[in-house]
Amino acid sequence: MFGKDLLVRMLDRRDTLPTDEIALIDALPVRPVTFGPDEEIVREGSRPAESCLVASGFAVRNQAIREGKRQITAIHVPGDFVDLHSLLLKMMDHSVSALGSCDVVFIRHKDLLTAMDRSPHLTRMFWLSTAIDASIQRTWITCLGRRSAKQHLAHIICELYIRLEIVGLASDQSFAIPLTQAELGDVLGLSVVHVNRTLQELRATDLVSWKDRRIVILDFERLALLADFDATYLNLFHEPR
Amino acid sequence: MFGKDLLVRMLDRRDTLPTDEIALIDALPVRPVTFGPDEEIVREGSRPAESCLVASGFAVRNQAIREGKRQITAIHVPGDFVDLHSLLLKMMDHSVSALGSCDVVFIRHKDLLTAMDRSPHLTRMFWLSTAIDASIQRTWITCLGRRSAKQHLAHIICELYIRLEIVGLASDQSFAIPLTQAELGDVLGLSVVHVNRTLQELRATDLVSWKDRRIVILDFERLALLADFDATYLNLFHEPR
DNA sequence: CGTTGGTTTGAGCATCTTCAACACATGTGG
DNA sequence: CCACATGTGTTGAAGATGCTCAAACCAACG
Repeated sequence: MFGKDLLVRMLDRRDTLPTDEIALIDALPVRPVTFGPDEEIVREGSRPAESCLVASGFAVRNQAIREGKRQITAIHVPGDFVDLHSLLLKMMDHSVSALGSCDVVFIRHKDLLTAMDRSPHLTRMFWLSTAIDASIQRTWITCLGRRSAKQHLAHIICELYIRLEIVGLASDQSFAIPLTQAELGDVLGLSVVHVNRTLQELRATDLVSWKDRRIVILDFERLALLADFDATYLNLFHEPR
Repeated sequence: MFGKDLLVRMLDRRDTLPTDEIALIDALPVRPVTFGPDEEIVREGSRPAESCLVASGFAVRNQAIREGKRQITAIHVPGDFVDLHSLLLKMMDHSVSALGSCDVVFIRHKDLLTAMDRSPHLTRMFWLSTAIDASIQRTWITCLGRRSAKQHLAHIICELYIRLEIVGLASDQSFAIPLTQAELGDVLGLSVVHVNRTLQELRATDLVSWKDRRIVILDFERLALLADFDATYLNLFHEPR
């Protein structure tokens, strides 16, 4: 297991993975590590020789800026190949850290390259995983630039629900995520105070409940309508790539 | 030519392209098309069978939202493989349009796949090009979320200068770009009025001049300091990938 | 039982938006 | 050549959105 099953599930949702490619993934040697809340998984400025995959829990990408401020540029759920792009980019321009307790497995670039040499299609599936990340990032840009705080918050809740559902971690309009309001502020580009007030607005209109690190979507349709949420960017189509 | 020379230059800045890979790129059949200002190059919701490369001029990615608002999620300069990711993502969740007059060439996915089958390293170089785009997008997220309008504007000017310099379209702290203040607002997530006032602040402190579609950076060092600009995310390192 | 991390509230202020008008250059048709 | 429309840049004023600071609240935990 070690999260590789979830990776397969995530990719198989988009295109059938032939058994020989699943075998290649299964055969990849892993180095599992557990990180505690807020611990750094990959350091900014480092040059990793391996990429990491989330097995359980959540990881975030941080871009630190002056005066202790930071922006979270991605939230990664189990099955996500967090820093697969370090295979190509070499130098990390941001850090990756755990959100709550997080199990990850590290896979050497060398081994990834060997597996990809055997299968051009597997290469494309890995590339696809980074392309979906990029697609999500474009949507985040639009949320940050042109949507209100309330819409943005609603949008991210819809997105997380769908992404978690794919890997079996969300159902019945509900999922668990250890995200504090301060961290949510770093995702939305807002202050803690404003996150709190925006959250209250969503609660007041009976759209979501958010308690004890568990989010319940009370009315997905209305929430998606408010957020102007369209799941196209998550690429939930199963087709040859 | 047809912009492929610039693509090679852009990639060769990051890793030496062996002559056989350059030959593979040269041999790719192209379909050149010229687009007028604001014309749509790739339509949202379409399923392209080819990807496009900017040969001259500029292209932007648009994400349209309700009530005629839009967000520009990327600015592409000559040599950029704008929608290479459609090779994997299939369905376009955003559109690409010309900024001013723009020459692009379309390259069939089929031909790209054939070329990549011959060279895993070339595949990685194309993948790298999308990974750099993603890296830029992460930085835009941080600019939108955590930097002031003034810093953000300064940041994008620094970025454009460096990216254009790589392909030989900027020198002496100056470059041309046909960007109106309204379009700049769609990049920065600001209203036209505020763009205008922010631009005036930069002019008032003698950091940049912006007239007749030409930007002159009067003091790069001070501008970069203000913007908190660090070029790491542009991956200007030449190394084996 | 006090400490700690997270949430909530109020008040004043800064940033940015909207609306409305004007300035200025370019291009068009009469 | 003038009259007029169009696109872009600029300005002022009022109002909305979101920030900062400061304090209180609350549950979990040693």
